[in-house]
Amino acid sequence: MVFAGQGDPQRSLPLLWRVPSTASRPGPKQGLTVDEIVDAAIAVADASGMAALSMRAVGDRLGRTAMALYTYVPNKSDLVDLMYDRTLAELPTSYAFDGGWRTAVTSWASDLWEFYLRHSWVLQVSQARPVLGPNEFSTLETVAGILRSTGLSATRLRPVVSALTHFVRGSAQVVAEAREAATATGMTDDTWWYARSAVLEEIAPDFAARFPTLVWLESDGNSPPEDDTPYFEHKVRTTFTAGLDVLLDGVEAAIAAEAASS
Amino acid sequence: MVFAGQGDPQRSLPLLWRVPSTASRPGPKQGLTVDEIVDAAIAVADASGMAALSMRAVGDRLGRTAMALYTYVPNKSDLVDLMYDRTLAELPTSYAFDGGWRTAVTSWASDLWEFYLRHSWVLQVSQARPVLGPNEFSTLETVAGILRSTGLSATRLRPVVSALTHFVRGSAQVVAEAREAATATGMTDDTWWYARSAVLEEIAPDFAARFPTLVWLESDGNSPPEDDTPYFEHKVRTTFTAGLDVLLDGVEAAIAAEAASS
DNA sequence: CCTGATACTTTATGGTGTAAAGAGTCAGCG
DNA sequence: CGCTGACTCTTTACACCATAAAGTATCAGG
Repeated sequence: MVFAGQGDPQRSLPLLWRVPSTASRPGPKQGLTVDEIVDAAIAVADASGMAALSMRAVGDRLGRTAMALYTYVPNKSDLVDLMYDRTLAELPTSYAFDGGWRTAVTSWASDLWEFYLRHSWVLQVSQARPVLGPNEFSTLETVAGILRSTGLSATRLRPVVSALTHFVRGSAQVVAEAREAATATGMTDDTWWYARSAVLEEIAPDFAARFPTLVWLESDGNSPPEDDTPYFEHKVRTTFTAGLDVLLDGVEAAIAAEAASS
Repeated sequence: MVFAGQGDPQRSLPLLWRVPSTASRPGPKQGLTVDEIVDAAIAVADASGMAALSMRAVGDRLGRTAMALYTYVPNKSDLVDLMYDRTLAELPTSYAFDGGWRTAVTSWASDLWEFYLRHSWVLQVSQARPVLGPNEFSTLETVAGILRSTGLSATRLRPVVSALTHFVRGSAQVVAEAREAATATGMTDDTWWYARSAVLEEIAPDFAARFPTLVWLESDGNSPPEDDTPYFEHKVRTTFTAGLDVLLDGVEAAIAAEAASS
């Protein structure tokens, strides 16, 4: 986990909100811009993951040393903040309501899912002290805006947003980690599982007796992937869509309760 | 994120399942046991977080060098696996059904929540290639067992378990990260937020116009904490309980659909 | 033209996981 | 009994990390 929002707010927040610095300063001209550095850092993280994101790696990509970056950005944590907020700009900020709130939320969730898989390092940025950048607020405003149209009160809406966010994030994280593990170990999930289950059968011959529900759960109703998606990813994807529906049924109930209580 | 399940299954799985190694071997006696090492590692992680967990730190606690541990455990990743599964043993494996499945699931979720906060480093162990230890399976069996009693089919049950797990995990993670950030920076959340919001108002004076839903969401219906829990934690806690109810309403709908379709 | 702030590099510090090599210990065999 | 070789544990070493500190070159304002 990489911590965010650690820096001096007087310095990092203006960076995030791109408040232009007016002062004309002596000394050599800066050869780079903050955005160039942030883009390079995003490129590194996209290509090789958060673990490979080092000041050296970013500097190398720009023909500078690691230390050169410190004249643009206070420290690595603030750089991650900037990467995070810049990347979030990719997400749509409005959704059509033609099909009602439910389809709007579903496509929001699907967009977020794909976003997380496109930039899986984002999942490693801590949420506790959020990056208070403009795009962070924008994305929150977007979901909250859709759901507000259902007539839910603020008290009922907050947990809904929270549940939705955690669910999308958690589901995407599983896939992201699986992919990272696959490239890191050079082993697909299927071969990984195969090697494990063989040893497992040997070591825990009473498995079926000890964990009957798990065996039942696994044995039943698994549809194979239609395209060439790895089996594991396909399973998570299916579970994600179905789980989202369960959650939205819950939201439906909340809306009904709201209507009844007002 | 710390990756799990990376090791050679022939070596790490027997360790996890505590298959006794019978061979009597030459050379000096081992002065430690795997369990002692795992316990020391858990103590380090509990006290100082996953970031502070190093082979040197664990060795120091046992009066050994870092390298000495490698005769017990193949590598750090496998040590984390062992820590993970050993810690999971703390969780209850059965729940009373007196109040029906819903109260059982609620207290399961609450136990899991508290477990995550007690050992927040657990949240940084990757789920993609699960630690295939006995306790990992046990905890899964427990929830799945409760929910199976509702008559849900495997296809409908899988996404429910997934949604519940992700939600508890995600909610707990926010609190855990907040606490870690607080001790790391020596700054409570409240002072952190205060410092930020002051700068934010200055930098983004049009905030209310740009993010009306967020402002509405924040301004409405926040109950203050009764005890001395930090305000931020209290808010997450409240949202967690309410969100769980929304989710369980969704499960209720799934049960009804199951009954209708069979 | 000088002064001093700035951009960038070089070097250094204290940390990480773990490979490799060395020192001491002891079970089993001749 | 004494050797052999496997074993435990330590020491050293390597390649990395973020970043502090110091040095060098550059340029705006006085």
